[in-house]
Amino acid sequence: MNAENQKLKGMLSQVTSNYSTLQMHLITLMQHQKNSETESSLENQTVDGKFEDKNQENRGSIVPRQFLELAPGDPELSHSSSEERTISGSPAQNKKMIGREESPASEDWAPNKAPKLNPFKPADQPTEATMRKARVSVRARSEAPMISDGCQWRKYGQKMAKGNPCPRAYYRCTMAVGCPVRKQVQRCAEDRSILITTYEGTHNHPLPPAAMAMASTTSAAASMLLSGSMSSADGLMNPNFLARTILPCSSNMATISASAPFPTVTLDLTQQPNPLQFQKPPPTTQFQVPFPAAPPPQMSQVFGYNQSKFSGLQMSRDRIEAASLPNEEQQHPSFTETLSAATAAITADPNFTAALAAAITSIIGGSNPSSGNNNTMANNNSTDVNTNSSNKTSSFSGS
DNA sequence: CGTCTTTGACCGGCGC
DNA sequence: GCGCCGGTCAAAGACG
Repeated sequence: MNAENQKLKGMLSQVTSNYSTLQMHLITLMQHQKNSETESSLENQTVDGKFEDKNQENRGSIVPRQFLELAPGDPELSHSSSEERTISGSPAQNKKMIGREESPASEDWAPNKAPKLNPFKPADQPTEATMRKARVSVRARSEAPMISDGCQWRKYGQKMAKGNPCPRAYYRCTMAVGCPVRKQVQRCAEDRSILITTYEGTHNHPLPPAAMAMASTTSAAASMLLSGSMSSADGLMNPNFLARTILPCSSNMATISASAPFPTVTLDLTQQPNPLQFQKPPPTTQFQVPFPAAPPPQMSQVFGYNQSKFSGLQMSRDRIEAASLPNEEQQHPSFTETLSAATAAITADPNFTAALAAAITSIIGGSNPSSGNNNTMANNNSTDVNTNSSNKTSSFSGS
């Protein structure tokens, strides 16, 4: 995993350098354009061609991100790079970001201070509600009344749920005042040895290492889910992603239900491998993920996971099944280890990473570019991003 | 005495 | 409008 992590870091560094080089060329060309005072679409096309050519030649050059934002009023610049637009944030994307009161991947996991700099707007409330309703459910075998996930919880209610003789307990996080995270704990009606824990919301405080596995899992899963529930209805999907969704996989699986009442991701840590479930063709109604052609490279660092044996992901609008976890994880790992492995497996998959990158990028809108990756970026001596982000980032990188 | 759990009441959404 | 249901509140009790 370390080797793979290093490999990924190297790849990321290369991509980042390429990106920086492109930005530098863009700035240079923009200056040339201003000097020549002549603009035409033909010239723009030539500019694009030069990008790719010189990209291979100037791989090591670095352009500070500040340069990228020196021309905010220049429409040519803002429209010439979809990635740049994603990072700096379009108004619509910013609206999504600042509307998140408790988004799964913000603040403590991938801190983004932008919302605090932008007051909430009434129009943001629907998105906020959507984010809050996203849930991540974890099924695990446990005789204990509640699994230990590293957080402190206070029980605030218990109800008898319909169709289940076992009561459902309601907990809220007490690690920080006002933390919006809540969870429900209930035993499975069919198999009472299975404990179903459903998480909702995002912690507004730093998490101890023991809680990172669960936190990152819920973050990644919820983000992935929300990427579909929040996307437009055009039904577009990345063909590469879709093509890989039917590959056979190993053991544990994740199920995503984006249908009513709340979109929920279920991480099932109780099941044995079942390759047959991946042989069915992908459904015609896809789970809609707003993929860009190339996701921002820093997104993989946001989650900081190593490559694993995750090999397939299957999605539909109402149901997504994803296999994960290599077989060696099935001995008797602790719950945290199992969860961490599941998280790593899901998030390490390039397909998932791409989906997640697109999803979170669309959610956070880049109002604060690539929050959560400045640690690794610093390791790569890259300075083109995160000049304004906070320091409490990437704390779960490599965990 | 402070914190936490228990548990009935309350509220809002939803279907009929 | 009514009832059902899920979720939350808050008073009362338990506990250390």
